[in-house]
Parts: sequence; C-alpha cells; structure tokens
Amino acid sequence: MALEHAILVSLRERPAAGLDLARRFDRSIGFFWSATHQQIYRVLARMEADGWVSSVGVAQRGRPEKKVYDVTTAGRAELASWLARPMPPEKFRSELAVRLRGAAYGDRQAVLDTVREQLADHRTRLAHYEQLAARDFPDPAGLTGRELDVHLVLRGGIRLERFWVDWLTEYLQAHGAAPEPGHGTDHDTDPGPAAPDVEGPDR
Amino acid sequence: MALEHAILVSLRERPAAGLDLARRFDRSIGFFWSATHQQIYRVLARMEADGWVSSVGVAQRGRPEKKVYDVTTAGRAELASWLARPMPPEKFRSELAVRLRGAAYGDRQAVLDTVREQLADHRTRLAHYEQLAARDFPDPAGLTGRELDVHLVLRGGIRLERFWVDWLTEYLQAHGAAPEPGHGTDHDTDPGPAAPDVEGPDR
DNA sequence: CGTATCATGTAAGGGGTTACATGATTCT
DNA sequence: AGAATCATGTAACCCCTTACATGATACG
Repeated sequence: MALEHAILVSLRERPAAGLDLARRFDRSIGFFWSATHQQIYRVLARMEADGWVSSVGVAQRGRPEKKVYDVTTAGRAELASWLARPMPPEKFRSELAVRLRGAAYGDRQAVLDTVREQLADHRTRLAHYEQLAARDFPDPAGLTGRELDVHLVLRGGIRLERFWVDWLTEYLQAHGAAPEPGHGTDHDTDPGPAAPDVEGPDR
Repeated sequence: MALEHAILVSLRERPAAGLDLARRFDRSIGFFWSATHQQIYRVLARMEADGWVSSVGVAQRGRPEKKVYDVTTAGRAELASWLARPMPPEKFRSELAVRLRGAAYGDRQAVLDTVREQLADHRTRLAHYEQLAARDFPDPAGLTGRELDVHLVLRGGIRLERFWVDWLTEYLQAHGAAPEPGHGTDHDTDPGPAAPDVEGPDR
C-alpha cells in the first residue's frame, strides 16, 4: 500500500521516469523501501489511470525517449491525505533471526558463517552511510524542512545498520566465535550490493 | 519463503496445532516474524503434502479436536539444509520512514503525531521485552545451546526497539517537538498490541 | 439463550519477485 | 559484428492480508 506513496514523495522531490525512480529506490529512499523497475512501471501505470500522476514523453539524444512523470493536483491531495492518516504498528520480519533461533537444528557453524557474512555486509553499509552523512551534511545543526527530513532518514539508516552490527557482534561473541571468518574459508570478497547514495542526479 | 522454515523451527521446539502456532507467532518467534492462522493453515497443509510434517488428531475435553503437527525426518533434513544455505542481504521496509521523508508535502503536525504514537508503542514494547529478559534470563552468562539462542533473539528484539526509540526521539527533538503529545489531544491510551511473551505454554 | 472462545478452514484480491521480451544506441 | 546499456514493458507465480464460513463447547 505504501509504494504508491513512496513514489509520490520521490516525484514531488523531482519529476522522473520509471527507470530514474528505480535508481532512486536503490539510493536515498532505498534505505527503508525498495522496488524493482517492473513493479514501478505497473504501479506508475495504475497511478496515471487514477489521475495521481501525469507523464510527458521526453526525447533524448542517443537514447530512447522516456516518459517523465509528475504529480498532479489529485496526487498531491492523496499524498497529503495519506500523511495525515493514522498508521498501524509496523511488523518487521527477519529471516536471519529465524535462523539464529533455529541454529540448534542444523549445522551451527554454517549459521555462524551466514552471520559473519551479513555482519560484514552491514559494516560496509554503515561505513558508507556515515561517509555520506559527513560529506553531505557536515553541519546538521542548521538544517530545516526538506533537507532536515532527508538527513534524519539517513540518520535512521545509520542507526539501523548499527543495530545490526551490534546485535550480530553480540551473537558471535556469545557463541565464542570470531567476527572474521577463520582460516582458509575462501569467501569471495565481492564489494557487496551497489552502494546506495543520497540525493545526487538520477544517473 | 521463510514461513515454512519458521514453522519447522517452532515445531522442533515443540509439536503444535495450527492455532498454537499462530499464538506463538504473536509471542517469542513474533519478534521477527509474523503470520496469521489462515496463512499457517495453508502452509501447514502444503508442508504435510510435501512430507515435511505429519499430524495426529488429538481429542480434548470440552473443546474440538485439534491436529497436532510434528516434524518428519524429511522436514528435519529440509530445515538443516535451509540453515546451511547462503542468504541474500535482507531488505527492510518502513512505511514510517517514507512518511518522515515526505513530511514536507503534507501536514507536518499530523506526521509528528504519528511519530509520537509509534514512539509510545515502541517504548511499551521495549519495557516489556526488558522485563521478560530480566524474568526469564536473570543470569545470561551461563546459557548454552537452545536457551542461549532464545535469549540472543530476545536481545535482538530489545536492540531493535531501542533503535526505534532512539531514532524517533532524535527525530522529534530535531523538529523541536516534545515526545509526549501536547495539551488536550485526546489519544485513547490503549495498552497497545498483545504483549509478546517468550516461551511459556501455548495457552 | 445469546455471546465468546476454540479450532479449522475457504475465497478474493493485492503486493512483490523472477524471468522474459523488445527496440534502439553506444562501445569494443 | 557482437556485447552492453537504456528504456519500457508483459506474464507467471508466490506470498500475504482481509473477510467470511462452520461447528462445537463454555460462560453469563
């Protein structure tokens, strides 16, 4: 139910085409929401049918034309109405937590390896987010309005990654395991998922 | 994909009928996974068809017979296999974060009210979880095996609630808003969602 | 005797993921 | 010429939520 509204927020920040939005959902907004381009196209079509957004074809040199969407008056009203609507408590789900709980019913070492992988991933993201915060918001004290909102959501991303790092570290310690993989376990150290970015151009 | 395995974990801890499982998913396991009874019944039927679980009807005095499920050998193998399978990084979603990001496009006071409500909810849960930890695990240092796993997942629940409390408190402060609702805003102070519990009987 | 609880389900619909399709342009 | 990227989409499938259905027993 919230993808439409996430798109409305993103389009109010700046009009965009479907793929632009998909890229944004791998960046700033992507801390707390994700969406693939297929899903975005479908929802965008429905939103246009409902009159929440309108599109114009924009020619590009050397690339196919793209349909740039913008929020209509009706779309703005819908967004404002949604923002004022009360919200039920959120349910969080974590497959990793289920694995931690059930580790005794399988190979515990394998579970510990998974934890180490996830921990490394969260550490990478935490470092990246903190770097972004230092770069884009060197002086957070004076922020207001939209900028303040963007910064505070980034703060949430940092806090969430810290939660993971702290918890998984505690888990490994309690089980007497090192946070780094032992000898010769040849993990391929890929750089992890595409580093999310805050703001900046769509491409 | 993980509900089946969450059920397997729960059934390995203790055999149970569909409704028993639904109650457990509002308690211990429910920190990081949730499921309604309708969903559980359907998945349970599929799992029995796949030979992962088997059921026996158990008569009860004064109540309808219930089908108690237990994990088969094939189910145990599947659970062990799943626990050893590598896991992609998890995606977290938060509708509240989208609202925070978009607050400038609606009534900011309404968004702040929503934040205060959610904050109160998370504070309640945090207090409850901490109470459970103190009651059920007064001396965590000596725990091992299954007990240790249960305690560590509870620790994760506590850490997650702390994340929310800290973040939302920071949000309100940055916007110069008090963490408690202002004068006369008559929120009905309901006790919040059914307090999750750790371990204990199914009913 | 009406209401609530226990217990098991069915049906409909929305949301999301994965795989595939298409046509054009730039890069090697 | 072949591969990669840009841009938009379709189709199938699975997961999940919400509402409804049924029959029995306990409670006031």
